[in-house]
Amino acid sequence: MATHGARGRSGGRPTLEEVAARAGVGRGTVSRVINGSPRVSDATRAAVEAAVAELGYVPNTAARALAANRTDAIALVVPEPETRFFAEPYFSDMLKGVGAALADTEMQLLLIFAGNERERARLAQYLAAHRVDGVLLVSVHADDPLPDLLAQLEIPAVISGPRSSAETLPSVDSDNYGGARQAVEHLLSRGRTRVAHITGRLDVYGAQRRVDGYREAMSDAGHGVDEGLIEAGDFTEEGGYRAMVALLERHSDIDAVFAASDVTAAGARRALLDAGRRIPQDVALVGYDDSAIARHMEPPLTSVRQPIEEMGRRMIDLLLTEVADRRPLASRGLERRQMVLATELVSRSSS
Amino acid sequence: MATHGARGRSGGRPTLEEVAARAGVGRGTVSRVINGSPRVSDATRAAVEAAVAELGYVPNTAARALAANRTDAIALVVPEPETRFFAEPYFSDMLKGVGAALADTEMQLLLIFAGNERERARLAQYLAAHRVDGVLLVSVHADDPLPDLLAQLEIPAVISGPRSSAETLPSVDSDNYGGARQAVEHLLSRGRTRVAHITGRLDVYGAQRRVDGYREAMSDAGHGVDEGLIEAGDFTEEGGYRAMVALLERHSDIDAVFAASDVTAAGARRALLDAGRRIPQDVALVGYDDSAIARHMEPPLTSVRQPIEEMGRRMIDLLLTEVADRRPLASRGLERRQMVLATELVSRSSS
DNA sequence: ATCACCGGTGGGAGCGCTCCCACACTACCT
DNA sequence: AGGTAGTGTGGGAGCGCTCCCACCGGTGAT
Repeated sequence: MATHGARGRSGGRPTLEEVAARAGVGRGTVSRVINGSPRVSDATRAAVEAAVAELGYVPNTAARALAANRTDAIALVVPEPETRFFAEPYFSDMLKGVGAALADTEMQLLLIFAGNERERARLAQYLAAHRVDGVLLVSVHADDPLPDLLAQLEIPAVISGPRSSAETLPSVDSDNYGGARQAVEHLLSRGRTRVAHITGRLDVYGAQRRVDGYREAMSDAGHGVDEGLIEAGDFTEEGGYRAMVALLERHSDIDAVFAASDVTAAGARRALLDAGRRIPQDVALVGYDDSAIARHMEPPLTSVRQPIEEMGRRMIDLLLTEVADRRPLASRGLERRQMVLATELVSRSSS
Repeated sequence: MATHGARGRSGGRPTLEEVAARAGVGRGTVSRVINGSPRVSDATRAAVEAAVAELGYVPNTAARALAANRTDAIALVVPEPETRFFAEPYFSDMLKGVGAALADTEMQLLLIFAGNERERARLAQYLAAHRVDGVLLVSVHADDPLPDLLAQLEIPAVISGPRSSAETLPSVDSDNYGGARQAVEHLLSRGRTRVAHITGRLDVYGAQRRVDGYREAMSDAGHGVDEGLIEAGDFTEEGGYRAMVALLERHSDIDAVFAASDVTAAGARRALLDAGRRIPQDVALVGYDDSAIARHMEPPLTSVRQPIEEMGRRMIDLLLTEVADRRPLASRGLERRQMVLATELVSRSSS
């Protein structure tokens, strides 16, 4: 495993040609074996595989990419907006799923940041150069031009979190609507009646769906939907704080809060404590994401967990199918290309 | 910016050849312009640049890689041990620095997971195929064979956190020794005298340095070093809990704890509360990393912040120099290739 | 016996670039 | 006048692969 046998001249890595010579076959045959073509006799295949092993042959990706016009690479594009988006477990968990799914393939993963204009211009170049076979899009805003660019360049892409109910790209999402319902129903089942909701950024489709879930859970339970119990947040702690202050001002009888994210819940918590409310005795609190913050909050925060790792895996599956089909847009069967994964309520002492 | 001018036949992307034809020059000249060679007259350069702009030419990376035998890509290898290592802000912050530094270059970033044996084998293949020009190594254990493999393959690499004081690879690290001193001196300056230390995994060099810092800060302050005040942890919450329990058992008069990580501090906190100690009234607590946990802990945790984003940036600088020099190992000047960055104490109410 | 066919194979062409040698053409020295 | 650099340029060779056409020999149908 350490030193290899004979090499080409000058210590370079062995080439297809050398493997062919060693195995006593032609270049084409070795190529067929390497690529798993069925049109090779068993004897020949064995000979070639032996030669490959002896020489420690590893295909040259650049040559392959050039000849075959594919790159065997996909890009994960991180818009990474203003904030340190991916300090969130959301990102790392997804990466874990992506990594796991990718481990089964020959694909490599490129991480591309598209936070500012400069990076976006660079990304556009990348894509124009078709340096990747497919693209994974995470946390894309409704008005982002990226998806259109990808469509135009005919590069397969999968989006996590559709931009709207009319999303045209294949997508993987968790059940925001259902997750919100779970949270609210949980609070109601604990005897709470005045349940408020602090939303996420409403230009994010998933945040809207959570509001929908909140609304319908409330009305289905026979509580009318009091619009005054809904206050817009923006997924930040500061936003959560402000929203909670506003809510308490309007309705001092709130006995439960469903926040659209754990960070938002952290802000709400501060506002509640500042107002002298106890959690959960006076006001129960539920967050969303089940991030590290939730576990370490005082009291530990009940939260809705999304199967993010699973989402990452599914995104890769979808994307690889897409890449294999090479029918980026026109492809039929979009019905099966939008998946929604179930969420799970993690109950802790804040509710 | 939308549609391009004339293209090659069949709608493919324009090639060097086509740009050359358009500009009325030879292939070589276009190549020179693209690569910023000075051996081109101003007039010719302008003509070529115009042609490039008109055609929307973007170099084909695969062809370039094949011809020039370089990839313009570097890999960030994530050992990702047992735990979700990179859910820590450590990882994301570093990534941010890496991304920022990379944005100024043509290099692309590959993310490679090497968590299990299968992934490591795949990584070895990658490296053997020289699919990257350089490697960024984060959180490598002392006995990891990866650095040796890289040295053998003569692939430039930079490591974050040297494996020992005799580290041979270029490295970027924060001042673990100094950071620990800061923490301990801070506690002592607050009038604490019985300062305990819960260590990190002692097979991690940085953890050892923190112990050194603790020891010397204590003895420099005239307190002897009571080995009974040091208890081994492993960077986990559970380890922190156990260590704290052990410490309290030995010394009930402990009035301060310096934990080797925030997560460890979280464990220690639980143990302290379980034992009926108040933070900070009875026992002051200081962590390390200044992660999200620190801010959201109750009470908020004083912690030592490492300039991780900066570290990411420096690692890239170092690596690119290394790659440019193409003198991976033998290169002189290792003195200047190991950098240590200062830490900063973030004081909160836990101390 | 003749022919079409097919599994299996070898190897030419060519992917788009960089490298480098050769060739102007211009100074500038003897 | 002949040499000798030096600057700018064109284009051949070749990087290591995949694609595909040609070919070989063995079957089964005619």
